[in-house]
Amino acid sequence: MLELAILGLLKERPMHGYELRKQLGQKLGLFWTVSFGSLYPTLRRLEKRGAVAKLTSDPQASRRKQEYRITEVGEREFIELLEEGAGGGVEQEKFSLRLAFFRYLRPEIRIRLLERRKAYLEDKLDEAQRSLRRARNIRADPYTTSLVRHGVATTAADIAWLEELITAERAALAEREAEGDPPQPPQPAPADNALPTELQNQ
Amino acid sequence: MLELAILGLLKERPMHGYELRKQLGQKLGLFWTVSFGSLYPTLRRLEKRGAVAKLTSDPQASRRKQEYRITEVGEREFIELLEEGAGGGVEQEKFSLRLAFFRYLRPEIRIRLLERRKAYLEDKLDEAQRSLRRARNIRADPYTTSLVRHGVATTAADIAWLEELITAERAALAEREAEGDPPQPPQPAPADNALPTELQNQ
DNA sequence: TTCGTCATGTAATGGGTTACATGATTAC
DNA sequence: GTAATCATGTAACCCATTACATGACGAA
Repeated sequence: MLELAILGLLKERPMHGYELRKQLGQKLGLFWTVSFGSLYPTLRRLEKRGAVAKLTSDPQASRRKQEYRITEVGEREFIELLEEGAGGGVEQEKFSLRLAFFRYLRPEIRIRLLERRKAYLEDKLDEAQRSLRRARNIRADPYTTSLVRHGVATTAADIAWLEELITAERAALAEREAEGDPPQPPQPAPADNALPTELQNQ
Repeated sequence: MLELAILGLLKERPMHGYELRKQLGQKLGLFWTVSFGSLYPTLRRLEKRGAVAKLTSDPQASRRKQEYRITEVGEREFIELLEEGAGGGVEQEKFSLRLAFFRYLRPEIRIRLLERRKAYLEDKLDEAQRSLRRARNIRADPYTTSLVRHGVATTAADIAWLEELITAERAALAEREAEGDPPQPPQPAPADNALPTELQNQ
């Protein structure tokens, strides 16, 4: 999780730990604030593994500002973590993190991840609705019931949102194929405009 | 977290570990599945602390079906955990868990917790909206932007829901005071009907 | 008699947190 | 010169997980 986030941020440009922490809170759709006690050890672990490397060639200023960059190894690890074989990582936060790096994935993979998340939410929705029917029979706690009811609405909205994303993605894919383009290179450059226009101002 | 859930469930009736696990998934508005590796050690910790106690007076059947009940000490700990001094536990899951045990709290406390959660979400909403304005200036990643936009909508809906709960709670409180009732006993019995009718079928 | 599920547990590990400690740099 | 914030790190802990192991009981 943290590793993926760090690698993804370092992919854009080299940074030092302190800066990474700030970026985590902002760039990736807010939500997250990591503690230093988590950040620095992770950074070191990644370095030892060879996924990131110190930028500073000069060993002068004792300690201050250790800039890191992502390595070749790190790039590969990043993609692996992002694509994540074996259905892991459909939960809210993990999925949001992935979405923040979607531009680095091929459209087919993007669609696969979106569908997987959708399926997961549909399961949850199902369970919630069953729970709601159950609650109607036995006289259940009204607070819990209200919570589940609200949860159903939220989940339904989430699913609708995912469907929009999937539709946009498919449209972009179909368009590209109609133009007879090759199956799309693994990394479509710094992105931004290489993305479905439906997304840009919705 | 787990401790609160266990104590809350044992408050209704004695149970053994395996059963607790199933209840966690159902009674508390779905969401949660604890692993045994977490459940049993927690149960033992609670026992050692005197918050729960084995029900079985007969030490016959070697191991099978260890039923636990909540003790006096446990009851007090439960309320403490639920009210949680010092603004902790406003996050989604913790709040949901609390809500599932709201019936054990005095209306004033309920309102306080609801307001606290609302304030937290308003902060988040604010931050998200600022992030969105920022994204309009710099050309931000469309996926992240879409995520934040969706997050704003979700959070707004959450706040609206909380406001409904607060309104219902205040109405019930005002009604009770108009009838000249005493400030309400700490635990209003097994509840269900002692609750604001606005909640019952919304 | 074998399979499913009920039932309890331990050990290793994961992935983060808080609290603490240190010190450089910048802004007033 | 002093306060804020930039910057890095360690140690102890928390709360959960997975994987593993054991075994009873009921139903086909």
